[in-house]
Formats: sequence, structure tokens, C-alpha cells
Amino acid sequence: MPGRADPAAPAAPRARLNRGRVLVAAVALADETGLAGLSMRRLAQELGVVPMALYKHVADKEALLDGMVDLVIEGFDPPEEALPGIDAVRHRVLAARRAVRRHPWARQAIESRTRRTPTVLGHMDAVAGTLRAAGFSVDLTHHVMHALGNRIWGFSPELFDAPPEDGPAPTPQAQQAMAADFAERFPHVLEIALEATRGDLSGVGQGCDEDFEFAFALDLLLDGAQRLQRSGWTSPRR
Amino acid sequence: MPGRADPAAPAAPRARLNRGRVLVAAVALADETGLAGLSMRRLAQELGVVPMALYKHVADKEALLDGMVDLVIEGFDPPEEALPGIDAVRHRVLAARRAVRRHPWARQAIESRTRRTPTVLGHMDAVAGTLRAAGFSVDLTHHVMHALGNRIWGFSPELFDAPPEDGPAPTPQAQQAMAADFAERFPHVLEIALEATRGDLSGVGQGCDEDFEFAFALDLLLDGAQRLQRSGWTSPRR
DNA sequence: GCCACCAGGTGTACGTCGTACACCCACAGT
DNA sequence: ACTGTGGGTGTACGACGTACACCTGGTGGC
Repeated sequence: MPGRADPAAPAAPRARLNRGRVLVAAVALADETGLAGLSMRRLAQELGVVPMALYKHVADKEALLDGMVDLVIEGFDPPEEALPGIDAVRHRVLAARRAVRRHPWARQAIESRTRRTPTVLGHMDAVAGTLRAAGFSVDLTHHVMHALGNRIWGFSPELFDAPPEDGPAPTPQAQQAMAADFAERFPHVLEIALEATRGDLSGVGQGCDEDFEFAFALDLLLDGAQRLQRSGWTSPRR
Repeated sequence: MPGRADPAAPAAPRARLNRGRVLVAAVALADETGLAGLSMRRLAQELGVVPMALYKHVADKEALLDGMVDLVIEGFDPPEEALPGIDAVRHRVLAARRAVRRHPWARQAIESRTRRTPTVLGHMDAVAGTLRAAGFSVDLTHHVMHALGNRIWGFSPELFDAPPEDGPAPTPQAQQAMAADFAERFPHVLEIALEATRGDLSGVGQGCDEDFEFAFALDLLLDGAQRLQRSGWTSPRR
């Protein structure tokens, strides 16, 4: 083996790893092999690196998945055309769908996420904002967001599943600052949360009235379906 | 240790295992610990048995999950009252939802299933049959089933994801018999499949036009939402 | 020019998972 | 009495995620 050891390795000094490269490689690997085929070990191998090296760039596999989902969401086509009212919502949702469809694993991954990254909140805020711009009340916007469910993502996770529970308790002023930041970045999400909790955000963790939201969406669909049936609807044959 | 060995073990001769007991225990364990906490080893321990013993009753973990999901579906409240038209659909879907909510893991489990067991097909057939009884065309029934999505289950797996691909190729007459059996047990599912493939069931594996189904459901929801907005809808405050 | 630092990559090891495979035992049918 | 055979056992293997100790090459301070 000494006859082989070239001190200045020729072609591939192997670019340094960083979070971005890890995430991109993970997305590519998942595209190829599906979520089930994505393991830390396999991913490391793909990057020509030892498994533990990944942990310098992502906290653990959950964080890796979070990052991958963010990457997909960032790939949502921006709504360049300024469409009127509800059509803007439709446009945005269909754009999300296109991005999600590019990655067959994305639906499952998004559904499994329990943390809400800023990127995820950003998308929800954008959809809510589009509904508000179309003249919807905060109240109605809220329930329609639930009803859209899957469709917001090209398929709806709950906004708040579990309390954030970071490590050490944040100081009051840090909390204040975070709240202000949140209000600025996600104003529409905030107004919905305020409406739903009647201004008492402390109870935001326990979520919405799921039974109500379920029935709301069900009735929206069934009423619409019945209207189609009465009008003798048939699907367009291509 | 010989001083302890009692030849006729006193209280617990430990009832024999069978598929039913395994499934019930698995459901109970998942109820307690969530899907993530359900492992073959843990389940075996709960049953006072060695892990490999389970494999005499379920083929593998996938089959275990299939069985658990079937158990949940069998727990759907039967629609005793004969409601008129669309209300029967609503009633049935809400019944499914109640059953699914009893088991927090069920949604995730159902979504992850790729095989369609007879029990699953049975539920879909029942929902389709209820829509047909309400006067919906096969065509409209089909698309409404897609649109209901999650809601059919208390949250929509595709009917056909992958070809069945059992082990050895079934003989033609066995295939014939299976088809006849299917037609008898799931007539409404069959008529939808026939409609969607225009009578050529050989192509049933490649599924429906997902883009169309997605847009159909999206428009149903958005049209309904817009109607509510125009009528000045507000949610009922309790 | 030296050295101390440290971000980033390595190696080893642990506990858990699903499950293949060989076994063994108690009872049923002859 | 003999022989299957259905059901429970024991051992073992190859993944997996990741903790922990280590090393190493480049950078900033002096």
C-alpha cells in the first residue's frame, strides 16, 4: 500500500461539507431511493464521508428531515402574476403542489414533521395573507386554512402540535423579542392565532376544535358535491 | 434454581397465542406508546413470549400494521339509522372519524399502508355505495371519493398504489374467480374502477389523474369558501 | 515564526430494530 | 406406539441512529 499513497491526492481534494451540501445530497438521495432508503450512513457514503461527520452539520435525523422539507418549500414557485382574489390562492396552492410532486417523499416527510420551521410558517402566512387579501375575515380564513388541509402543501399539518419546548427557559425579554419578530414575519398566522384563542395566546398549544374543523371541511365538500350532482355535472372527458 | 421449579406451574398456563390476540395487544400497545413505541420485541414481551413467536401469526411487521388497521376499521360504528341521501354519507364519515380518533396512531398507520385489505376495500365500497344511493353518478362518486380524501377515514389513500404483485402468477381461472368475488363484495368500487379506466381494467395500476382530482377538490373547497365569504359567514361562537 | 485553538472529519462502540434459520416439544391422527 | 405438525424457543446477522473520544489541518494572536 505504500506504493499507492500519493501525498498530494490528485483530482479530488473533496470539497468541505456544509449544511447546504448535506441537505441537497439528502434530497437527491431521497428522490432516488425514497424516504425509507435515506439513512445517515447511506447519505454519508454518498458524500464520501464517515457517518458521524454529518452530525457536525445537522443535529440529528429529525433536523435533517426538517431541513429537507424547508428546501422543498423554498422551491415553491413564487407567485409572480398578481391574480385577483381567490384565484391567487388557487395559484399559490397549485404552485406548492408542483414543488411537492417533484419529490415523491415530500408529502410523507412534511406530514411527519412536528416542528414548525420559519420556512413552514412563512408558507402558511403567505396562504393566509392571500385569503385575507381576497376579502376573507380572519375567522373564515382560519377555517378555510384547516379545510384546505393537504391542499395547502400540495397535500395540512396542524399549526401547533406541541409546545415549542426549547432547552433552557427563555428570558422574558428574549420571549418579548421573539414575539415581536414573529408578529413582523408572520402577521397573518398571528392574527389567526389571536382570533382562535380570543386574544389569550397562552393557550395556543392546545390547538383548534378539531371536530369543528373536520365538519366544516366535510360540509364544504359535501355541499359542493351535492350542488354538482343537482346540476347534472359530468367530468370533462379528454 | 431446582428448588424453585414447580412442575405444574400454578396460576398462569398462559393462553395460546393467535392472530387475534396478537393484533389486539398490538393495538393496545400502540394506543399507549404510539406507533414509534410499537416494536415486535416490545409486543412479544407484552404477550409474555419470545419475539419470533409472533411470526407464526403475522407474516411480518407490515402485515401486523395491516391487521391493526383492519381492526380499527371494523370498529367503525355501523350506520344504524337510515338517513336520506347525502346525510347518510356525512353520518358514515363522521362514524369513521370517531373510530380513528380513538387511536391516535391510526391516521399515520392508515396513510402508510400500501396494501388494500378486504376490510379497507369494504369501507370504501360502503362510502361509494352511499353516494350512489344518494343519486350520484359513478363518475361524480369517483371524484367526490377522491375529494373527501382524508375525510373518508376520519382523515385518502389512493385506491390502487402499486400492482398487487403476489408471489407466483395466479392461474387464469383463479384470476377469474377472484374477479367474480371482487365484483360481488365490492360492486361500487368496481364500477368506479370500470368508469375510470373506461372498461379496461388492465391499466388500473397506474391510478387516476391526480392533477385533476387535486384541482377538483381544491375548487370544491374554494368555491364553497367563496360562497361563505360573500354571504358574510362567521363561525358559531359557543 | 510559533503556538494554541477549534471547526470539521474519524473510529469505535452501544443499544435497538426486524427477521432468517435451526431447533424442540406437545399433542392429534393413525 | 409412531409420526407429523403447529406453535413456541434460541441464536445470530446486518441494518440503523448516535454518544464519545480522538485526531488534524488551517487560522488568528502574539
